[in-house]
Amino acid sequence: MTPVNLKSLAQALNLSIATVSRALQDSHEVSTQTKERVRALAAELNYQPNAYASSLRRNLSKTIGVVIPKVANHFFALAINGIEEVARQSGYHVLIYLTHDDYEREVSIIQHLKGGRIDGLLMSVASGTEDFAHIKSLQDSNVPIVFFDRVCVEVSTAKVTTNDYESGYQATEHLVAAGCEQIAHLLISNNLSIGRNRLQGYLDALQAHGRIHDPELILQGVMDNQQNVGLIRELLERRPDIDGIFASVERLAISSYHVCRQLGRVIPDDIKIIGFSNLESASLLEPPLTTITQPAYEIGKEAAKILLRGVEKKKAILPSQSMVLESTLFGRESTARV
Amino acid sequence: MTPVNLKSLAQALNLSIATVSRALQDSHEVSTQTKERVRALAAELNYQPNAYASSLRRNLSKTIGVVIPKVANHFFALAINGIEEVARQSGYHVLIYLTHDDYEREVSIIQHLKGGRIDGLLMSVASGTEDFAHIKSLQDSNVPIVFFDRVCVEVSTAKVTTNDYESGYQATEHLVAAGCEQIAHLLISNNLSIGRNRLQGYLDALQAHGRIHDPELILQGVMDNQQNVGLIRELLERRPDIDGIFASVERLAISSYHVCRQLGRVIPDDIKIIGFSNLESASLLEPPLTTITQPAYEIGKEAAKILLRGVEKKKAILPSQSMVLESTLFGRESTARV
DNA sequence: CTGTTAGCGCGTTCAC
DNA sequence: GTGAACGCGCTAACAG
Repeated sequence: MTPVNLKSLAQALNLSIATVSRALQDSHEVSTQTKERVRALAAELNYQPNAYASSLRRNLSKTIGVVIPKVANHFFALAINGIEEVARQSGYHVLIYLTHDDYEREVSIIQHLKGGRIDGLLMSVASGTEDFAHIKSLQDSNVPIVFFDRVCVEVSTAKVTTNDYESGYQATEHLVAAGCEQIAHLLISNNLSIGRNRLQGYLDALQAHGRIHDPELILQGVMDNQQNVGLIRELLERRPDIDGIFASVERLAISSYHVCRQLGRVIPDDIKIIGFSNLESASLLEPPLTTITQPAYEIGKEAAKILLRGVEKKKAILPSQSMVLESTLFGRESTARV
Repeated sequence: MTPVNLKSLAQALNLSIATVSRALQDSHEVSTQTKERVRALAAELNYQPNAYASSLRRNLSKTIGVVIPKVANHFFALAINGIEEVARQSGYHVLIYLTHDDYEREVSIIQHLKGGRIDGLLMSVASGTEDFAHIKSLQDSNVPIVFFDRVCVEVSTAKVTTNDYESGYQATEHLVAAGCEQIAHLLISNNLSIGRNRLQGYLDALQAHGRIHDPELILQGVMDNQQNVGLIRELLERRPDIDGIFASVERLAISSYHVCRQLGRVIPDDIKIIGFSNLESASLLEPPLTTITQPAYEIGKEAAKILLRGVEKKKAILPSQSMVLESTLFGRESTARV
């Protein structure tokens, strides 16, 4: 089977490669008539330009990368939908990479991305990442980056986040208002910006309501969820006075719910739980889990838009283009924009 | 800033481009000494080969495509994890495309993929797809394809599925054994192989237990979930004798749960629900939702393995390489391999 | 062991 | 309006 490329098209039409190329790009300097001829044959033979040859020549790949911890998490799943949507509309392709929250893997991925494979990168950093040289180095090789959700404050570029501090504050206030005396806070990693902000909201809300800060009530989870269940269980057994839990991530909220059931603690009479989550089924739980829900799909879309704008203009993306979207609190009796 | 490519490396080292290229590929025909020199400089300058130039030359992109309906569904999210894992281990990149179950979009995506961008494709067809010319045409341009979950029987290649018929049968038997008299079946599209197989399992199980087939009990859902809720509600109101629901997909199971609550039907006393789902939180519902869970992560891994094996060997992938994995039934009191 | 040469398919000069 | 020629960065065949 003969390959269908510019050369073969040109031969079949008795034209030069250059003319065919121009015709397909709708160049002004080619007669309408030949344009038609070329297009007709191209359509008939199902011609598709070789993406790599084109990328090589134009030094532009029409591809963006997405680096996230994992996708088996409703937030990222929804975000990808938004990203793909925007990318597709602009004719971009989407490469996906998972770090599994592993620093080494993140570095290796970023390293590979320096081969000109992508025109821009959307990223949510791994929870273990503390050194950002690899990210800066990618940026230095002219690959624009936009962070979303788990941002990296040390790198100067646009970031799309939610109002983590405010929602952490409000989540805590929600529990205080519901009468909780001892509110535990569960987070996954405290070198993650989102974790820090939510924690700070928690701390400030407690202080604002005259509670003294009890470090024992703050539990940092680990990667393995089975272990987290154990840790939460220990905490609740050691401190039976805990009557409120604010979970900073979905998994910990679900695990808390689970542990409370195991221990026979009645929700919400004995203990109240509120957690960040994008799980639709959370509202089906009985009692429903009170959640802080991030607009994941919109975050993906906005991040992609900012990135593509920067890519097309070939201009550096500035921190001033950052966006903060609002989370929503879905409670048993209330739904509120945070 | 001077570009760091083979040429610049060669100049700096007083070597030819070819030698540098060979050295970096650890070719046998280059002295250990020069290899060292080359590698040292490459590492220092952070050289990364241009992926597109390489792909163009070798006619090989080290990239696979994944085309799925959407990712905001636990099954596909988990499958992607498996795919990415296998791909990464073999040095492959993963391009992702979402069809949103839209035929036109699927055709357009497949069309674009013919530009040599990918070495192979993993695919779960859109529920609206009835014509497979676009898929066959891609296959004709030498792009190996492996289907997973939502396969396309008309195309000759390997398929990775779960035992849909058997689990549909068992799910139905589960409800029969639990004493249900009128069992409704909810499915999303009956031109999808998985839907058909699950439905057939349902029908055969009913027949085996001497039940007469009542077409009114079979409800075909639509794309919009809000509408599905309405449809399910109507069905349950029209047929209050329904005391069992077997939902073929996650969303319909969740929606059923929702509607039953709205209508004040008590689960599982009045009505029992069983559904295909990969939602971990399903077990937290009270009462827990009985689910048939597909090994999504493994399906992704196996499909990717078969595809990459074919890609590396540059040989056509045969239907005989297909795999059928087993789903698991998670019930209130039992957990069983189907 | 190393260098020279010739493309991969495409887009862009520069001629005519 | 069209064609010839060059080069993007890299790999592979052929010399020496």
